[in-house]
Amino acid sequence: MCNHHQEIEESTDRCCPRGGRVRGFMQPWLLLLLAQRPAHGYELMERLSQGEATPAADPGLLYRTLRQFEEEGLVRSSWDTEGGGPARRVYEITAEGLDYLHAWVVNIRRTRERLDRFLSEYEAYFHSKKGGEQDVRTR
Amino acid sequence: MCNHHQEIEESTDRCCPRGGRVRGFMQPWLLLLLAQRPAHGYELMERLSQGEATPAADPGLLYRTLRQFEEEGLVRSSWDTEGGGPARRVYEITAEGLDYLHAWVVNIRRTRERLDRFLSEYEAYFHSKKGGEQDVRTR
DNA sequence: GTATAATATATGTGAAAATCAGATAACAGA
DNA sequence: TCTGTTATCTGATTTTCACATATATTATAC
Repeated sequence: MCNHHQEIEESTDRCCPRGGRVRGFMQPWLLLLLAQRPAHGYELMERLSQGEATPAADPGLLYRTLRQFEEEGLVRSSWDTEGGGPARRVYEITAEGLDYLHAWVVNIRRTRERLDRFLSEYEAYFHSKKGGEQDVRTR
Repeated sequence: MCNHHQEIEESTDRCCPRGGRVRGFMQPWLLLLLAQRPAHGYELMERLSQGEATPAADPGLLYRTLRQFEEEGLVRSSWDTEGGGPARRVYEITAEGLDYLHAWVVNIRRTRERLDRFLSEYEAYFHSKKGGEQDVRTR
């Protein structure tokens, strides 16, 4: 069972990126998971949601993303009618998709560096000046 | 001189998040910069773009974001007509804005953990299986 | 003096990305 | 037969962002 549309327990109070998801991050995950082994959408959804990697991906976005990848030649698909349950569309990554994934990782590393730079700057300010005593008039 | 609209030399080939910017990341930066000291939009733009923190922020987005912050009570502004050049709207962060920033940082730390998890998974796969020899038929 | 560059703020628009909500269908077991 | 699980997909709306452009003021270069 893959409980999407579940309630978000850590509502983050009211702040920041909606739902606590990392934005624009489903795409590289999908390519990586498919690089590991071919899979169908539903399985990808479960693998994405497990381990707290991403909090319950939206199926609509996931399936649309896979179709889009196929249009772009990053993955290719075939129907699997064997086994119980409804037919499933099994995706596998292409050579082009692998290239794309590798290029993406370069970007993600750069992104992490920027995150670190932000957090350093934040800590430098709020830890050196204990509590940040720059005068903020609460008036 | 603050050369926005500059050409992006590292075009990342054709891949990934548009323009190489980190998505949804201007907002916490603005709050942090304003926590350090009050400033007007143009100055914030320069501080954002320097040090490669963010590659040349879009002024449109920046000014809109500041106005939105003001609506939400995260910052407050006043006009500064002193000194040369056109009048500038000087923003300072509010107590609520500081709270918001701190909450945001919690999220950003979580985001970084997720990035790391992704990169670990990627490296685990592509470094153990040298070159990832999972059979990808190039056909 | 006037044209140009730099400073500074702002809006209008459109594409892409993401959310929310539901429709559809096959099969399994009670 | 009715419900639950597996599985895929679409439609509507909202949000986000990038790009282009408009505007005004002052400084300086010619």
